[in-house]
Amino acid sequence: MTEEIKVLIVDDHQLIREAWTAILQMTNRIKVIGTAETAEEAYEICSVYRPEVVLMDINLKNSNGFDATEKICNSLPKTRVIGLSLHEDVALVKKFLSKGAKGYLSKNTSREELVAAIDAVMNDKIYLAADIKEKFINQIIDTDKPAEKELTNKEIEIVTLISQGFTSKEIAEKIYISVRTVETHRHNILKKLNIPNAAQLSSWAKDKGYI
Amino acid sequence: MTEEIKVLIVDDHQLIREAWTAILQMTNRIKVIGTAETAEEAYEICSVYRPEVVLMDINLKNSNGFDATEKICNSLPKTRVIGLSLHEDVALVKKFLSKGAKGYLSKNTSREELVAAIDAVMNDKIYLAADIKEKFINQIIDTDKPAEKELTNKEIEIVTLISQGFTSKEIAEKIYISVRTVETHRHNILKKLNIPNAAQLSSWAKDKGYI
DNA sequence: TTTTAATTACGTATATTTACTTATTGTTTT
DNA sequence: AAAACAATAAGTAAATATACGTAATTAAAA
Repeated sequence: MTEEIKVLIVDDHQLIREAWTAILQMTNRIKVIGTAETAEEAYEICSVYRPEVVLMDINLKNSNGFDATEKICNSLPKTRVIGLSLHEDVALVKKFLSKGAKGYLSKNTSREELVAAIDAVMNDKIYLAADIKEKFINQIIDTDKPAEKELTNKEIEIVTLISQGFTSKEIAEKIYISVRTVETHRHNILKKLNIPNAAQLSSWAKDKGYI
Repeated sequence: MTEEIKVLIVDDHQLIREAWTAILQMTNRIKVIGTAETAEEAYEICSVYRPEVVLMDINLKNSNGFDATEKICNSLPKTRVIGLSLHEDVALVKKFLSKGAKGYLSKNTSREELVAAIDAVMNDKIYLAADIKEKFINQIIDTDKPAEKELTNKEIEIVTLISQGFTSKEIAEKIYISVRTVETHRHNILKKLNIPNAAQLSSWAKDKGYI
């Protein structure tokens, strides 16, 4: 147990990377072997330096934390990826864990909890932040609101376009389907999510990290 | 110069507060006298402990960094407030500085720059992050796109409502004006910002921190 | 292999948004 | 006092979005 745990930090903001590094270095058992700015960079570093734990921000600007997580977990199964995000959304967390991640923390967690999470995944446990766990439980208890329906891939694609302000006609031209099809998807999406219009959908999509 | 600079950190995420504290404590001259989670708390601490510098996240969840900044700068003019935000938006920075802030940093800045900024404001200088400065200059150079027009208070109020997905009718009822007036405002807003529809407006408003 | 889910598409109807113009009132600036 | 701006309101017209129903094709699952 005297060996150091090798950690890689992935975030697209320099100040955050330095800050994470600083608070992890306070624990002697943990060694930050590097930081990455993008998903691609993260994968490169992982394949060379083989960190034991990766702290990954989901909201990477140009790339996307989900794909990077999937790639890392598939090709380097010994690497435990812990997600870190502002969004405490149950569906998002589920999706992230399904990609192979071993933990999920919100930015409301404390330094102690961050270290505890790293220890947990090192012992091959799944670690979820307390507030995330609570949301999972609440969702199970809330039988009033049925679990939010999952969107299909096509629907997600269209959600992001609608949310960016494209009209149905523009979307149809862009992805080569009929305007009527776009309208159908649009209708189904709003119905599934129980959202009344595009403006609110846009707000929702931003919260979920779809744009 | 041997005296410590007293700093207060304001952010609504615990992990960020701890991280900021950690990287500032690495510099001996700087002493983090406390952290605050909300705008109100920040003001309370300021009026009691009189920090010399306040590091303020603009995107506070429940309260709003602008009002807190204004209040602190007005009643405690010796306090230098430095803004920290993910949004590198020229208009937002201008607004923030007009409230009395002495500096503005994006989360892309390095630890060295953070310390440099604190030193600068301690010497009664205004400090802007390099990338923010660049955007200021670009805006001046870009004569093609004229500077983004400022919204009036009423327009901002309506922007936030539209962006949350309220229809014109709902907004009219909510703020006791005619539907036609809301529609006029709506039209003027989209024209001013050169934005084609409510969905994109919503996205814009989120980026600016209006919702 | 039958069933289910996802993607595609159209029809009809209503509601809402967007474009553009005009105009009154009150406030602030010059 | 005149000019400029902010907030209010309304008119017409066209474009889009939203509600709801139906249905064919394809891929995946049971």
